[in-house]
Amino acid sequence: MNIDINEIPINYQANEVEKEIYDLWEKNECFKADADSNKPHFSMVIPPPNVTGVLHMGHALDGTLQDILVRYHRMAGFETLWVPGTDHAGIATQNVVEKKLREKNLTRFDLGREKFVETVWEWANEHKSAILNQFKRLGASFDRSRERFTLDEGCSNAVKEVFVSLYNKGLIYKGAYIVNWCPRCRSAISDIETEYKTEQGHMWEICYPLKDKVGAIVVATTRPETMFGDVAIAVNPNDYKYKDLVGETVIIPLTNKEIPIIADEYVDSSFGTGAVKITPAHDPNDYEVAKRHNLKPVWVMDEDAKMLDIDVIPESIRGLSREEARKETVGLLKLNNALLDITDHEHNVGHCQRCGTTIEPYLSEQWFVKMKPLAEKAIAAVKNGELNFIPERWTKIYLDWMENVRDWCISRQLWWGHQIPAYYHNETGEMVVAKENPDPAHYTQDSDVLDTWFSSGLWPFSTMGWPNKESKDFKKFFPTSVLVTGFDIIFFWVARMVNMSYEFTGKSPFKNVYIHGLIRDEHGQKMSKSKNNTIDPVGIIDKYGCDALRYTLTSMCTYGGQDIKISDDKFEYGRNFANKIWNASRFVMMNLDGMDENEIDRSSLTIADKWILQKLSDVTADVRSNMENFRIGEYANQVYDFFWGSYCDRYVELAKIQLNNPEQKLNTQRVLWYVLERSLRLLHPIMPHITEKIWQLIPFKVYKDGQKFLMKCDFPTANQYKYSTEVAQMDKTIEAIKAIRNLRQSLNVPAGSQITLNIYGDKELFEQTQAFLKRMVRVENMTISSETINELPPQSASCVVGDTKFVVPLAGIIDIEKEKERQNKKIEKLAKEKTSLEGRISNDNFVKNAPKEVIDTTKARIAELAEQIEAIEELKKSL
RNA sequence: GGGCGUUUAGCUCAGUUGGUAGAGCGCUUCCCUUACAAGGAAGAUGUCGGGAGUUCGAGCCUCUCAACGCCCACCA
Repeated sequence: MNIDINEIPINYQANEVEKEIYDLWEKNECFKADADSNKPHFSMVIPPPNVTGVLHMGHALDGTLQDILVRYHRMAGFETLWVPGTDHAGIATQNVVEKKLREKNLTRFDLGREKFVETVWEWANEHKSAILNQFKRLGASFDRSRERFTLDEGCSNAVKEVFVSLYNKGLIYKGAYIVNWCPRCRSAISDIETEYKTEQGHMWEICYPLKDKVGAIVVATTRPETMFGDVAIAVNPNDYKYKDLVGETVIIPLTNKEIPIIADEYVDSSFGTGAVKITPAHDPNDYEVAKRHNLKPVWVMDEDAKMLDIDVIPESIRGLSREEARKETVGLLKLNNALLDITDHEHNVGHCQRCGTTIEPYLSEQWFVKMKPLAEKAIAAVKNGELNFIPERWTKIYLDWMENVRDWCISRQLWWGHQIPAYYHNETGEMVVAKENPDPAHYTQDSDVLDTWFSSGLWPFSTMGWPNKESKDFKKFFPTSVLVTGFDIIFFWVARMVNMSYEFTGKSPFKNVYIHGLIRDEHGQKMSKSKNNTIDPVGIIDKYGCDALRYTLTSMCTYGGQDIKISDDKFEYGRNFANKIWNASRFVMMNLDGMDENEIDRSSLTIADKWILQKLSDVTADVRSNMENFRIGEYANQVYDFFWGSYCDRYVELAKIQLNNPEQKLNTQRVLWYVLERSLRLLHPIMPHITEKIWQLIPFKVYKDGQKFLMKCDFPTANQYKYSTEVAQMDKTIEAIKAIRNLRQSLNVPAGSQITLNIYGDKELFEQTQAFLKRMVRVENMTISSETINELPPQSASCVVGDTKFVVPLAGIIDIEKEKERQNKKIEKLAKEKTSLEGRISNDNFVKNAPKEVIDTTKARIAELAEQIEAIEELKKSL
């Protein structure tokens, strides 16, 4: 073993190491999956980030958790594939490019469709690799050779295949319906892309005069500007107030248009005035009412939400925006004494998820997917266990949505995306839905594109080569094993993938959906650019290192998937841990001199050796079980506790003593290395770079299974040790060490001064561990006796651990009062516990009902406490 | 209107089947002990949101109240 420790810096240099190690993996194609492998498969597809996106903390968390799963399963013996890729992100990307154009005072219409799409492609290609390269900085071990894009040839082909098939099955239809219209995007958006916000508005009461009778009917509305599109006034059929008015005709104020008063169950007679204006072209409920009464809709706004230039609208209002039109309408109504009342009214208003613009419910011709038939299998999937949500509570959310799902508006009036494969005959208008244009000379393709989630809904199988069912990847890696994502896209994405996958492959696209929390800032606010509270993961990586980022994020993940609040300094936690790993490894490396390649000699293990081996085995078993159950945060914390708390703080310190013993040295080296090496494997999925780097530093590494890379080594399995006795003994020794250190510190025994320790009690054990005691508490002389002692020699301090008393003569140092105080405090503490336990044991019902083990442990503990208290009391007396 | 989540140490949060509370940061004291001061050692700190119930025993189960947050629905 020849390692020049001087070459290894004291502080872990994350940035240098991480780049070097990632390059090493890439160069050696370590992430490449083999579709011909005989090993069982583990596969995942990345939730494709927006092609023009920038890595944010959400990606960092999502990517880290995926990479942990991938690396774990790769080590655990699975043929593992993680497919990377990006999403063309229809509206989002188009918006970005349009914004760029606006800077040049251009709109997409100035460029025309073809040129515009070309510009977006350029933009996308330019940014395409950027975000995945940022994922590389996270250490993502995805297979770049299989990188995909939702708008690439394969995905586009899958989209066409699916669209045509659904259309032929009658599951896609075209029709005129009220949709959520974003006048800024100039497109329809789906229900779930509409976000409702409570807004303070007004309720206007407008008087509609009767045509043939004296009087009027008063209607309450929040949107007076739509009154020109009214086609009726509706009242509840059972409303006695209006019984006589049903069938009458009223005149829309400011116009001379006549509309009927109709009766419809939809109207709630207790709300407002009990009379509702019906505007079918601009309100979803009104549209339904109008349909029932065969009333033709009247549009009053165009696609930009500007008032139309039509006769029924007063001239001064034509061409105005919605907002201006409202003001103007209200003004005119006032002038004409048609406005009865204005009240404040809080109501929910829909906004475009992408740009925040107020949504206009708008009647237009769109394409829809019939969801009910698709939902059936998706509902069955979770009920029969083919699909699981982790944590389980998301199952209910998913089911509620699926069971009440409404048809999905999939057409978007955008240019960037998959153009709908429907073709219209230029003369007859006849429509053909097909993968290719039947006759480009005579047919023109539908100008709409598909909702971006349509193509991402196919992602788990379109990336595997589907619709080619002979594709090796599809056969080997589909269905995928786990999908990792945040709860915010369960409806947008997860649900759609399940729908589509069942319809086209007959299978659930993944076995498990692991839902993690969202990243928030330190105040619990969602991170957003507009709030200026984002933390840039790349900045964190630069400052603290990638493994530090990964460790901190992982350790904060709870099984329940709570949101995670972070601030910059939280990453010190991970960085410090990385440095601890680094330095513990340095220590081991500088002490491997003379070690051989033989296995640990089990026959000459010390108590300390057995203690750490048993703990390693236990933590290994726990880690495996936690990984199987998606308790990834717990896994992180357990390895941390083991490595830092048991290995570094205890075993390494004990090993230093053993290394000085020529008889123990070699085997201690073996144990030190063995435990470190296993720890590196345990840690690798979370902290891949540092662990791989250390592995690469040690020429010794190949002796186990000949793996060149740690990331390809087997994940450890628990051993079958039976060292519980030694663990208890070592724990007792550690407790003694702590008690004596406590004594030293509270009596202000100077660090330099040597002390003598007299031990009375468990001679057998403390003879074995005396070297540890001596060194760990800096004892000069030590006596060990199996006798007991009840009276202290003059000027001595003492402590009791289990059945053993430790006496330290401290002539000239000890402050008797202080020692008394210390002993009293200790007694008080023990007595408190004893009283509590005695209370329990004296309760007949407890004795009657509690399990025997509990009663026995309680009794034993009371006896132990009593003994200790007595022992301390005795010793205190002689102070 | 319906549903979900949260409430535990000064701060941020863990706490898997009910057995009497933990971590990190911060704080106090000591230590640059030949892996690590991004460190080591020893400590202090909690009527586990309020109330009631089940139980021998509740942070954990039931009910209820409160506060905060989120999702879905959307009566003009």
